[in-house]
Amino acid sequence: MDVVSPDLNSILPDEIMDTEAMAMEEDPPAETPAQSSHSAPEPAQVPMETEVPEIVSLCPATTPMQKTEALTTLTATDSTLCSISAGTQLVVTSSSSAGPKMATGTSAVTTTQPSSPVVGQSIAKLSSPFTPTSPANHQLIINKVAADGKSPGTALLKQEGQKLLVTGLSKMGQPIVLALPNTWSKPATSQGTGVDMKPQPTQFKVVSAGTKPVIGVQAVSSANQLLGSSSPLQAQQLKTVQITKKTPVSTAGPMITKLIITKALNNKGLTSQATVTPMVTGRVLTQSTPVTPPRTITIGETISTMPQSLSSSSGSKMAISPLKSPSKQILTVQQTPCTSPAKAGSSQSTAQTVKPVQAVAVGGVNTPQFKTIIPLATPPNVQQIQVPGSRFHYVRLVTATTGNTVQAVNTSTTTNPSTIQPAKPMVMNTAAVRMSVPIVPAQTVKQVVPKPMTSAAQVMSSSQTQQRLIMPAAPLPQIQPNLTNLPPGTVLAPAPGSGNMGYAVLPAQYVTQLQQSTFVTLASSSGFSAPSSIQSQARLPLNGLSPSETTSRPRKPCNCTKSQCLKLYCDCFANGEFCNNCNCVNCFNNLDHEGDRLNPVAFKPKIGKGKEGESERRHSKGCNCKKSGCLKNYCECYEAKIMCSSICKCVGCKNFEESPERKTLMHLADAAEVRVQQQTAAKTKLSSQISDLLTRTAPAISSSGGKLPYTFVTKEVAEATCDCLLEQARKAERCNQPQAMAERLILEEFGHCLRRIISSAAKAKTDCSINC
DNA sequence: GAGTTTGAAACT
DNA sequence: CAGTTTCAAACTC
Repeated sequence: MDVVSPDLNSILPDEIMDTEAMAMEEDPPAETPAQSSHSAPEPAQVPMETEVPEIVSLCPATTPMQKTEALTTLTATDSTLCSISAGTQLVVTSSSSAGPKMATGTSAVTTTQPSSPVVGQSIAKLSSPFTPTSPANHQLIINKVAADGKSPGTALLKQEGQKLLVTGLSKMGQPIVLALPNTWSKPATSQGTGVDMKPQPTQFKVVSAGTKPVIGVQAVSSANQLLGSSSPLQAQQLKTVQITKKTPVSTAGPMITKLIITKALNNKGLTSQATVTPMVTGRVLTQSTPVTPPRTITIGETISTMPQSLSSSSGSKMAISPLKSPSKQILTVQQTPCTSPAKAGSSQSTAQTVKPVQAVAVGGVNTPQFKTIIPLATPPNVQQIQVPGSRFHYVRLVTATTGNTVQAVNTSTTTNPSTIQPAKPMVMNTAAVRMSVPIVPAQTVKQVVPKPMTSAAQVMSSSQTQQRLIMPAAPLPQIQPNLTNLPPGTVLAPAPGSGNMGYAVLPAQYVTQLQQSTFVTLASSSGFSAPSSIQSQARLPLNGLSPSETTSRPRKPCNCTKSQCLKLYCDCFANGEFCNNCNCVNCFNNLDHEGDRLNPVAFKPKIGKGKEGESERRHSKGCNCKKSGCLKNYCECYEAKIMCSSICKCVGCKNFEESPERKTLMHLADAAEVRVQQQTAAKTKLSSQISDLLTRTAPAISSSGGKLPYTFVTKEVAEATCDCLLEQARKAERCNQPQAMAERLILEEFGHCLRRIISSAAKAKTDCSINC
């Protein structure tokens, strides 16, 4: 059985099979890895984009439904093909067999050419039957396959922005983070690293050759579908630009990291303009020391799709978004330091621990630059996977056991157990994450038995106890919905005979909670360095909304009664989410009725990119308000915090740039927000002060300081003191003492009581010091 | 919380 | 495409 039948190419959606772009752009032979300037044909008109600002996307400037293929290394003997979202399939292949040509103990790094052994192997692997014993070099392929409905399983995939976040492990346990921009479509200008940024549908492959510490990231033109073909020629057909990095250093073993991008992504939906120039491509942002080298290679370009001076001074309606500029695409790859590709072949690299690093890529031409911070500090046991079209982040919970020779979670070689690191995240974030997903309390995960897999189903050969991301090993329509529509908190139990591994698929919102609480119990390895990683990730600006805007607005539960939550009336359904903790009646928006949830149109984002000359964000259809003046949440434009555009059919619209009403509302809203922030800050400060006070006043007994514990003034002590004082008052009264004398007696008694309290405290302190 | 208003979605 | 109905959220009281 083949991993993917060759005919899958024929059913690839346009977003993937952007043959137009591909035709325009002849695949450069691998001999020109660093080739950069391929102008992709740019659509005259930009289609409405997905939900706005996508931070990171694999596919450049593609339409919201950009198809992305990611190939990452995984576990040895793992072969998995998994359809992740509409038209997206994850193909995970990996084998423990070392690449024959890469197998030398010392890494000879090779600047891999498309026809080079590495690529050839990769292709061979892909074409090879999808079996656990596949000789493939630890490869994980995320292959996007048809979303046109021809592939039954892919029909479910939501077309809203590609949200693909793939985490994998390099063999060396090095976290590799790939964040490919959504708008990354411009002909890449290879800079230094020689990354070819070609706008085309792509497969991204992160290849780790068997025992060789070679990690390759390849973007393979979808036209050159590797799957189903074993011909080495295809390798040559790849437009490949490779970044071969080798970390000179350690004895642990040579480490070569190659970034191969053979084809840029689909440029559909790209609003590339003549004035737009590619921004940064293949730039190495940071390089660290060889010892702990978090290396960040940013491959990305920020393309200005819109003139920024669109705001008209006239009173006419202008679709100018008052919001922040959407983020631009960024590809960030953490790698081990590499002195130079030329030296790569001779130096050795070590298994390196990548420190949590924030890769900040700032780019942009003609537009305000938008910074995207991609936190890389993910607990080694958590691998994040974001499924395109899905608004959930999925994480793989890995019980990594260092030292094991065969680590399913570790890519690359199995020959050197000592080099195996706990699971490190490799993240491919391909699209915006809708931050409006409800941050619900951690709930008990539901144990379900995964649907039976076909012969192509993944095979986990490891006998270790691991929790791993479940990935269909074949384009299994019946499994795909599970991946794309799994409700939050779903845990897929291992199938019978698959060992004692568990499969956990969790929305990202649970990750933080897991990190803070239960996750600790799930993770066996140390290295919880950055609980903020995922949180930070969640802070990535999405949909044009600031992190605070997105995170602070969890989705409200719906109250649908008649629509069965299967129509766009249902906000949950409209956002591609399962109903969770809703008040709906007769809800079908759940896993049990996933078949009924098929409604590709439903998931078409309402907010997308506008045409040239208009705001970058606008309603795809325009509103039709008549009475609200588009200044209430009835208006979808206003609700989305965007201004009405020319396509709106609203009457009496006041939601435009120069509208005084809108300005007033915005001003009020800002003022309210400021108040909220101030209140929050005040509360925080007060809480901090209280905490500090308690800390300082609490158990001073054990301390060497002279403070006495306030806890000595217990209720009983206070009552006794009061009794004493009252008694003095009564005594003065009985003796007909004047009030002044009575007060004096009371005060003296109070002083006496106080001295006794202090004395008792001091005595207790002394006793404690002696006894302790 | 009930009732009203509103506009998108669905339907014809 | 236009008009109508249905629906659920937003809003008001």
